[in-house]
Amino acid sequence: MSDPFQYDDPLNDAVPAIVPQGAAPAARDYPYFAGLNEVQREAVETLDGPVLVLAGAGTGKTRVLTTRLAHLLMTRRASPFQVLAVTFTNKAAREMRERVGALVGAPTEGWWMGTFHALAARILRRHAELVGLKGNFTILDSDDQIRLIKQLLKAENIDDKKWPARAVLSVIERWKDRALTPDKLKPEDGGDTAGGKVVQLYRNYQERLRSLNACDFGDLLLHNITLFQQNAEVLSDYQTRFRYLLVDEYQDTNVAQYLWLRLLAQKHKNICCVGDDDQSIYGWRGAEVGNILRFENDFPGAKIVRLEQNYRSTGHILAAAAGVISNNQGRLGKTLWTKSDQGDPVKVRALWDGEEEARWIGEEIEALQRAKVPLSQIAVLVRAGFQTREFEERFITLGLPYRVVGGPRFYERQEIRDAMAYLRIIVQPDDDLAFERIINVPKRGVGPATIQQLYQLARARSIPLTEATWQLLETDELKPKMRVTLRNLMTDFDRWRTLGATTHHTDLAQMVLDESGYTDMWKVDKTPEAPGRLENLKELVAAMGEFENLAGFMEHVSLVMDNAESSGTEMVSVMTLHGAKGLEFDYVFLPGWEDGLFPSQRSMDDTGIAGLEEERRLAYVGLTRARRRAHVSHAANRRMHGSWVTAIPSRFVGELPETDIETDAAPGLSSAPAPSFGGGGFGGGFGGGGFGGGGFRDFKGGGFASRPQRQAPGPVIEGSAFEVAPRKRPDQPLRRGMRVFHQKFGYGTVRAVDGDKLEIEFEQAGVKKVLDSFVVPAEKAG
DNA sequence: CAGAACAGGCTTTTT
DNA sequence: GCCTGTTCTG
Repeated sequence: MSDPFQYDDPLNDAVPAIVPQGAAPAARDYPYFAGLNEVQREAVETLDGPVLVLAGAGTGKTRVLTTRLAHLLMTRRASPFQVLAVTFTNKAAREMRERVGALVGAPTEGWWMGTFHALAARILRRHAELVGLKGNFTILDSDDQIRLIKQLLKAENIDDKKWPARAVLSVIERWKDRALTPDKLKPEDGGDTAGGKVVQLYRNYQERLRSLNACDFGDLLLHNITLFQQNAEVLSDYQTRFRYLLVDEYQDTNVAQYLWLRLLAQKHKNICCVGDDDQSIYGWRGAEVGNILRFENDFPGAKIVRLEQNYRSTGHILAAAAGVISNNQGRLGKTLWTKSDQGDPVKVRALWDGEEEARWIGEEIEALQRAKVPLSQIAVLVRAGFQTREFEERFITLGLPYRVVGGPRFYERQEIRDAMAYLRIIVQPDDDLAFERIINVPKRGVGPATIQQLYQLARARSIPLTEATWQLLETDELKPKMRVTLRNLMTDFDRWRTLGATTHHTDLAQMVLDESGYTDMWKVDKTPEAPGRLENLKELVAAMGEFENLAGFMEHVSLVMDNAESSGTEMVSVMTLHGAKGLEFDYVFLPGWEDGLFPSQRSMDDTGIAGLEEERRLAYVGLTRARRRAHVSHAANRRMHGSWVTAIPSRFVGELPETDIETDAAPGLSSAPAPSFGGGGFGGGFGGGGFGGGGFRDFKGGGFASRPQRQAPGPVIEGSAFEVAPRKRPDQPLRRGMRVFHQKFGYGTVRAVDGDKLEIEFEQAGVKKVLDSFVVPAEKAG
């Protein structure tokens, strides 16, 4: 490991188990069993064989998971390095780490606890060569993915207006979720997306990733599966190692994750999955509720434990949630119960429009505030991100402290991605996407024309962009000014790379940001967000200190790092229902329960009944976040995308059991929910009727970009009127004396040949050094 | 090549 | 109604 950037991740087999020596005490003596109920205890103590813990909302799922893990270690069933504990979010992983660490009283470094992606990456780094990657492969962010797809679309002459890169990427990602590599697909499996060429695009995409020595998130899992399937010894090693597997949020696993788990669990078969089919809300992201529904078939002899005692909510809230969710088919079925009081009924409020709704919620929150309820115990949970705006505006007017949870992740910020791109090129010069990203950031006068030129050469020679740049610098292809600019940049990169061997990576990063002019770019910038960006850059550099090397840090940024948790100030939380999963608040506001908005029209259009049921689970998740009181509201009129829309109350409003709610309508409004027939009590024949209550239907036409669009088959024009496609190396070697044509310099005669470099006397431009890739024999140029 | 002016288009988003 | 991405002009 002489390479300072090499990712270093030793298996910690040498580390002794932390468990106490001597005979294990009797189970009942373990202090962590105190306070577990009978069923929870069963879930913790059933250590061998497959176990499915169906954990309803608020039933102590995390407690069971962490106690079980602690118990495995304390009874010395396994060393910490023989247990694989998987979560979906970094937050969940962190929480588990902290709680288990506290229970067993030991540091948890190096344990196999983490997200699917982080753990898969850890494995993949060690065996990258076996799937055609190098150990220092880059993990792409979504920006890179889109940019790559756009390039591929262009290369295939597909109109990216008609087939947006986003949509193509999403098709590819859904395949990856299902562990479908290109070789498992037939060309027609892509339907008519991207002119029927998606499968080809997928194949190109994967090829390109390999040549970039890069992976996307889906690949981390997929390459693991390939690795295991093609290398029996490697698989066997991990199967032997992981004597116990623990999986959180099993209802959210996709097929690839399921296959990964199944491969790993095969030997010892001690897999414990915890989840709740009623809280599966990520189907649109490839999650398969089927995984949890089929658990008993997949893992024969599985024991099923149902956690049904709810410790969170009041009776009315639980009953309301149960009433809604009971409308779903195909559930495993659980009956939540509680020892707590009935509490307040769920308040259902009808309002005139979104503004009034925000005003009303503001008032309610102020009333709670007067009653000394901490603002941190209040949340507004919306269906879609754009709904937060209304509340922000209102809360600002009221001077009510709030925070919008969720925004862009730390590493998704522009300045972080740019900074990371610089570092990526240092670690991995083959990273064309990173290079392209920062070649003109800060502005160096390198425009699309120059970049195109670099690409042309890189493709013709199958070399990375950095290499192509070096080669072009040897010639007269570039204008002198550009040559100086690029030479400086390239020399800088070489210097930084060399310095990396001797300089601490924190200092190196600071140096790169300063010397590249990147920091100055934001210092000079007068937009209001510039100071914040500089702040973020500082934070980025500061965060590096905790890592052993640059590669380890970069792994952290792309897989783990999330937004800094809010400060300690008391604030109301505003977030999406998706973002609220796993959280709880005393008082929860659920605005916008209108057909078309929630349930979302798009969801129902795209996936029909399944989509509707997922929306219903979302309603269930929302209601069960509340400990003391839940407020549901809906507006009769809502402004969406600029125009006004008449809305009818959500059908979910009607599914709330009457005995558990208290309805209250603003004057002249009714809370009659969306029936199968339109007309919820307020005027207007817009929206609604005829479409089974799709209130917003009229206004959403044409917004189905991700669905295969139907269109008349038309002639496909191959190629383009202009020669933009990369030219191949000349079929016949260019010789001295030959007359040639060059795009920029025109006609000329070859005076000398030096490998791929030519010296040509041009008729107009005089003597220039050019690369053979840029010239064609004159007779073919006509 | 870079800033300004316009047109289109839109859920949810753990990694 | 706002943000993105493209096209026009200096």
